Amino acid sequence: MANTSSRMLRLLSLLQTHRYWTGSELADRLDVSERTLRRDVDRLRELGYPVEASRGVAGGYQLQSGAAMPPLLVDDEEAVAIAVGLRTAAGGAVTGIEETSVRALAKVIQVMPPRLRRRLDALRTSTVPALPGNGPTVDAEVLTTLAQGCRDEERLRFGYTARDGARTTRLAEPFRLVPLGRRWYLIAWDAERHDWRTFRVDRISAPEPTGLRFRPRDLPGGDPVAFIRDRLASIPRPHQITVLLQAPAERVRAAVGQWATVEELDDGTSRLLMSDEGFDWMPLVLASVGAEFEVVHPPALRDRLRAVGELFLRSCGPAAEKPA
Amino acid sequence: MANTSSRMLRLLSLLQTHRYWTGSELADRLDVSERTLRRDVDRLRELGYPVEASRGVAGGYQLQSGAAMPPLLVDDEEAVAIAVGLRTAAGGAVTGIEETSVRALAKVIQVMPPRLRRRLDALRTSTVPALPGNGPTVDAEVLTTLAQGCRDEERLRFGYTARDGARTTRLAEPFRLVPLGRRWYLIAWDAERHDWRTFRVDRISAPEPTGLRFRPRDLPGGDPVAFIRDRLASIPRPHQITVLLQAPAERVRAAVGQWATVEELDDGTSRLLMSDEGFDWMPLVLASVGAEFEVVHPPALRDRLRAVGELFLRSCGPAAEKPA
DNA sequence: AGATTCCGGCCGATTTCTGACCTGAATCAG
DNA sequence: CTGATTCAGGTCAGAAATCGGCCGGAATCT
Repeated sequence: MANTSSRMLRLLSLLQTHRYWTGSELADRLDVSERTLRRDVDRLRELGYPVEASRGVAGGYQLQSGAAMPPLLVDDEEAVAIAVGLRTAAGGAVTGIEETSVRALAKVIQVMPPRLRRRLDALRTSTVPALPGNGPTVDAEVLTTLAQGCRDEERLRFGYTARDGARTTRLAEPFRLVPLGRRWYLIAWDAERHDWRTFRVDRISAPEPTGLRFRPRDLPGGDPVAFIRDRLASIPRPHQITVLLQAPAERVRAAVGQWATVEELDDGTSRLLMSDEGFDWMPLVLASVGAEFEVVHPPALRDRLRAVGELFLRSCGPAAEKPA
Repeated sequence: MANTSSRMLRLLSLLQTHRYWTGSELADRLDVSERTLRRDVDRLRELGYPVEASRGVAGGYQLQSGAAMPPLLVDDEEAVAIAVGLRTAAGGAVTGIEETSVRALAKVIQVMPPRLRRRLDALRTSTVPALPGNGPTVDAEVLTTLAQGCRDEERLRFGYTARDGARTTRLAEPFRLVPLGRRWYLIAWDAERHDWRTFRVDRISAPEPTGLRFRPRDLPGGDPVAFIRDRLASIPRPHQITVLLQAPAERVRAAVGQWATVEELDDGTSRLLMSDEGFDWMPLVLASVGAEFEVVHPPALRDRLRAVGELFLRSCGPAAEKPA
């Protein structure tokens, strides 16, 4: 415990929690002479973590941003917050960083003390409900287990519910986890069927590491995303949402955010394209745009919206009576 | 660079990225003899980071979860992912951990290399739009600056737009950042008005640290949350949403998630209470519950829903024609 | 039985670390 | 301007640690 390495870590930790420390304070905390503290600070600087110092009566040391990320020394609560944040990010709250989030999450979870993992579980409430009623959500625990499997090159056993509802048990060598659209897919080499397969993560249940490690095989084609797209293309697309709106694309985009593509047709009308998963969510979008629209593609959506409209009129009373 | 401390960090880093390493691999990476590696592993164990080793042909070292969080060694992408995750969590995507998230975010941001901060900015798109069109969003940058100010006990200067629209410039000693409802509030001692004030964070603009440190004063009453509630109580509440639904509370709760309180009235009907900020969002909730309802409180909401209903019926064609 | 891999004691040469002491320099208050 | 505060860093000598090499042991899998 009286180690130099541990002292450096403690120093780094102190510098991360509080912005200004005087030399004597730090030396006191670390239980060394001030001279040694100065040397420790120097060491940190040599390691590339710039510790800025200001002199004078209100001076002190302060950790600044450097060229590389320093080791993050977080307390329990912060660790939980980080894990929760990564979990929601992995759920697709922000597009583009899902995969990295899962990787980071796997890393954090693995070294997290059990008691914190329990606290994290307690906050399960919002696994991935970026939007309410938005179809099947992915279980964060499943996701991290799969991610660990990919990273550690460890065979996994898991249950899988096929498209037709048939449940099977798989033994597979996980290769990569790919977020596509609003879904997660696992590419893996099925060790029993001796072939590459893609699995929808929300259909995977109870994945368990077997402890058996494997040497990763080469994925045909090499590109995981292309691989998935390929497989997906061979499956009949259920339906795609297409809606025309009497509003500038700008306004529509502001309402739907990132979850759909919006094209400007001509001044004042725009076309909204979206995967079928946003089905439940369309009432909000259309209501918040508030412009006349026309449902082009899924007739079911038109029926649904009409039903919603009828419900609203029915429930809001016969007619508007404006009070003077 | 040939330091022991740095080597320990690198070892920790290696152990965090990849689950299994053989002793020789690690020794090779760290450029030391295997004997020394064993000693390093021992050192880590002594520091409380349990490195488990398995013997035999497929053996190796592996970092396990211990009693405390080890320093997190993250690469660039992971750092960005963590920051993004914390940002959304701070935005209230998950209730209960907002404050911790901001604290952690401030910590991460501070040590984050500038180039990563830029990448983070590039992902600004989704600052805090947990839900689209959900009222004023909080700027994450403002939030972290304020958090740093509180932590570092540093005076801040910022612009503030009062409720009546008047813009002023403030010089204040930030005391605490409190998430309440779906909003953030800053408690600070206004250095020019010589009194405690609460500021709504979404009305604060361009906060800047002045570099002047202060000794924090005692907040009257002591409890920040109570302090804010107190101040808020003296301000007329705009309106509160109350809706009765012909559906069991269970179902309603599933649709609104955490953003409202739902009470079971009797079997089959429930009451939904929500702050006025969810105004734009009610169409989604009511549509996804799909049950008859009655808007009790804000007449404006009833009008709005009726308008939406009319819009939907108008836009979805005159009447449903079911194809056989 | 043999191969692989972790474990840890022992030793001696080398390096590093530490505290004490001291001179400098920047910064700020009065 | 002066004095107080605080960081900066040189030098020195004794203490402590680090390191690699060597070795016998033990667990694990084929």
